[in-house]
Amino acid sequence: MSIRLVIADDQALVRGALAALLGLEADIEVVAELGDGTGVVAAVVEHAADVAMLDVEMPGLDGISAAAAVRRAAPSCHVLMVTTFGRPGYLRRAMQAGASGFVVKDTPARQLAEAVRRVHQGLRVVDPSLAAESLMSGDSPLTEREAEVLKAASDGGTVADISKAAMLSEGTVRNYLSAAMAKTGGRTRAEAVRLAHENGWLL
Amino acid sequence: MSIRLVIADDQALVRGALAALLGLEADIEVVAELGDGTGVVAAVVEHAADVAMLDVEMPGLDGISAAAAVRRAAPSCHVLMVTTFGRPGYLRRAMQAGASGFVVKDTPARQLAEAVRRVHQGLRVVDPSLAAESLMSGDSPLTEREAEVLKAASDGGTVADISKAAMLSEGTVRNYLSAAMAKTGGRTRAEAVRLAHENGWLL
DNA sequence: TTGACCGGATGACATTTGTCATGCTGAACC
DNA sequence: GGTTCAGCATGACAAATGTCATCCGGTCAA
Repeated sequence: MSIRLVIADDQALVRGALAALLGLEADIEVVAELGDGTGVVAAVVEHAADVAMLDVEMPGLDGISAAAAVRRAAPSCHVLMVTTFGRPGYLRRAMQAGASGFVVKDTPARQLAEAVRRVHQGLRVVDPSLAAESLMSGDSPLTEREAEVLKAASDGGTVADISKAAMLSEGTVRNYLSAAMAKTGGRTRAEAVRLAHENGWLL
Repeated sequence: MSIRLVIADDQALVRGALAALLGLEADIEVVAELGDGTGVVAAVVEHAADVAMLDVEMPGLDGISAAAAVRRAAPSCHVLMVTTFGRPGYLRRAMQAGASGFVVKDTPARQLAEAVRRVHQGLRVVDPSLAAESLMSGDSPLTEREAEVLKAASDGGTVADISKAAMLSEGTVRNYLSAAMAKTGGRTRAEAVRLAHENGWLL
């Protein structure tokens, strides 16, 4: 009885490579490939998938939200997150969302297949290089509003734009940005955005 | 006589997928795979490569600089640029650096092989979806110094930091940033950085 | 109950940033 | 030659940003 696998990744080439590599394994069967997060739950249900392999960064529904949705809709399907960059914060968030495993994309093919098998068995799989970093950086120090405002600032808009979008006074927005800057260690809002993003505190 | 191909891409999975897909073609032989741009010229010379397939965004030496270096050191080797995102500005810059072709990564495998063949024959290959955009956005409107200062600002430092790094007065730095904001259409320096980056005007 | 504490929210104030007018150099073009 | 224009460079000034003290409502422990 082979493992029924659903793969979602927005880069077609990577998706194809993953499907091809894992499809070669005798005990793994790729039953669906998706280019974004929106159809993941439907595909998992339709194909009675055992494992869903999801990219963190995807258009539509992001991988972490998709992971949570899959766990809710199909508890028997385990989730393995795959990502390009090892943003430490993502790991913890993914685990909290119900993911069983977390690996970076350039893991050797053999180990990827092994990760799929372990996840299928209900074991947890974490890329060792990420685990150490994750413990270092820990949880996001940002409060909900701080993260929200910082995210709204990430496309470079002015305080006026952000305050309108978030229904807050400009002073409040400045204060949140100030707090976010202090917590990230950045000296400007742009630096704070970059640092928070690198730590996976935004999504 | 098969086409001798060198592949350079920092994402191991993509690199492997490209090598595997193109290696299947009867008339293409992958003679070297690199994870960054620094060793490209040496690899091209050593293996007497006919075509070099380079990612634009790589650690070490970026793809466009690497393309120029290859053309200088081995004029008989044609360069095919491959990129994840279709930043319009990259296309023109790559062509000016001597590249013969430019395609996005999720082009179907069959077309990638065809692109390699065309480039090998000395023909030019441009992803059609990019060509239109490229003509729209045209050349970078930024002057050398403007781009330099904007790039220095891209990690979120203050004007004081930038002025020290660029050996300019703070007023001058502000002026360049102001000009860059006007030319990109951004209302803050952060937005200008983002827009310039999206257009491929920074590298 | 009280007090301590945290997250949310706000306005006043100093600092930084963005805009503008100006001067300078060198290349291109009558 | 002279003139025109683009890019480089700078400082003065107005506008936006970042900092700070403060207040409010809820939660948790003593």
